[in-house]
Amino acid sequence: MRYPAGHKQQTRERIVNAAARRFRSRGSEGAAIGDLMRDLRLTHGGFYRHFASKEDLFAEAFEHSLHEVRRRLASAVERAPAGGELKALIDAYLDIEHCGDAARGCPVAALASEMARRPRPARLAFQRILGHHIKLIAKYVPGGDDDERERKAMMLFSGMAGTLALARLMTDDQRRRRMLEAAKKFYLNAARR
Amino acid sequence: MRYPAGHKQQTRERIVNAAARRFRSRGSEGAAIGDLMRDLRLTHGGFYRHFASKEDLFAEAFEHSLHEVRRRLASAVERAPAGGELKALIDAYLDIEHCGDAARGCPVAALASEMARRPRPARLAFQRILGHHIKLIAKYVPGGDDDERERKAMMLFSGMAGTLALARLMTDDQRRRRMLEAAKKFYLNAARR
DNA sequence: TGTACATCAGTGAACGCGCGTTCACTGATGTAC
DNA sequence: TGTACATCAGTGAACGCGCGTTCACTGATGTAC
Repeated sequence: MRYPAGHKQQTRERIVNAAARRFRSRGSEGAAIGDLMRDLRLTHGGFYRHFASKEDLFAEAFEHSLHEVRRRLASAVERAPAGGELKALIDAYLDIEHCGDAARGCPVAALASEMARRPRPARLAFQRILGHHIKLIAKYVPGGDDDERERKAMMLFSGMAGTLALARLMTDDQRRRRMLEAAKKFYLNAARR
Repeated sequence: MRYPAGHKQQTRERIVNAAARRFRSRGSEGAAIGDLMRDLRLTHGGFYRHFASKEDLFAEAFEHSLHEVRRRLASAVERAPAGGELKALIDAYLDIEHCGDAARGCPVAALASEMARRPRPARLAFQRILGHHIKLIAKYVPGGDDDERERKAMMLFSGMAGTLALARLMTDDQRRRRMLEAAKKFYLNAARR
């Protein structure tokens, strides 16, 4: 079958989107290509018209997820009152819904340890994108020169990701909320210090 | 063959030890029972005399790793000069060697996202042990009542774990060191605030 | 305008491999008598 | 003291399954002439 122009690109994007979710919620090895494609009403064979390997898909899906988070944080910041941008950003990241929905959440919180086992090229690409995030966050962190603000932003992001990941281990919402609320205060104070 | 008394217990411990390392460095799905047993000069079949399943081993190895970290941190604290306990603890956790050696390091930094996908019982057990850690750290955190110190300790631990995990994604030692040094200052200041 | 051929996203059977788990067996030592 | 049997940690072949990847094929549309 010949498909309309742009059809292939669209399918590719659907795959990346679905993969980004599955990887975040089940990990790279818990998400099978066959299941992924079946969800999209396609068969596994077609996958290789779009990606050379599952590894490639993982890298792209991770990147995609990171952009998604960035957009979400940016939009939270936009809706914030003047002067409340940092608080809005922190509150959005440490949100209880974000905690409960890893599939749509920050891939660093969901997949950092798996990414650490990835080959060097994948990690280099990751570093590059991480830099953009840090710069976004740094814009709303008070104090010092660019360097210091970026360093602080890195501490905020990596720390919050760790806390979010640990909160996800908690079996009840009560504990999760307590952790997240404590973290919101902790990081806001630490950033303003 | 009949083996000396205590032999079985000893083998079991060797398995847990080896598994604790392999899981931390390769993840649960990257560490095969066969390879694990071969390293111990045993065959895969014997594994099931000691554990009902790989899942059970994972839970026990995770717990084992967490105790290991606790011992390491406790010993760092013991060697610290009076008043420098918290700094010693933070420095020990955010050590560059700890960053480079996930296999012997904190399992939360190495496996948090995988643990989040574990069944409820495993996570309940984890919560219990985590409580002990937090209490250990809370002893050296200044300020407020027990509750507040524990809350702060939780923020320190989860935050440092996240930062360590992210530092491990960095491809060069330079970047890692910069992150870790920044984190040492960040968390020491945050704890003392 | 019609015909023959090229294109290529997607299909689904098949391959190969790794891995968790099972199971009949081994054989040195302990126990019953 | 000697003999028959039980025990059980460990062995290694085998099973079954899932999964990443390959490949010959399909068939609607585009292109060449």
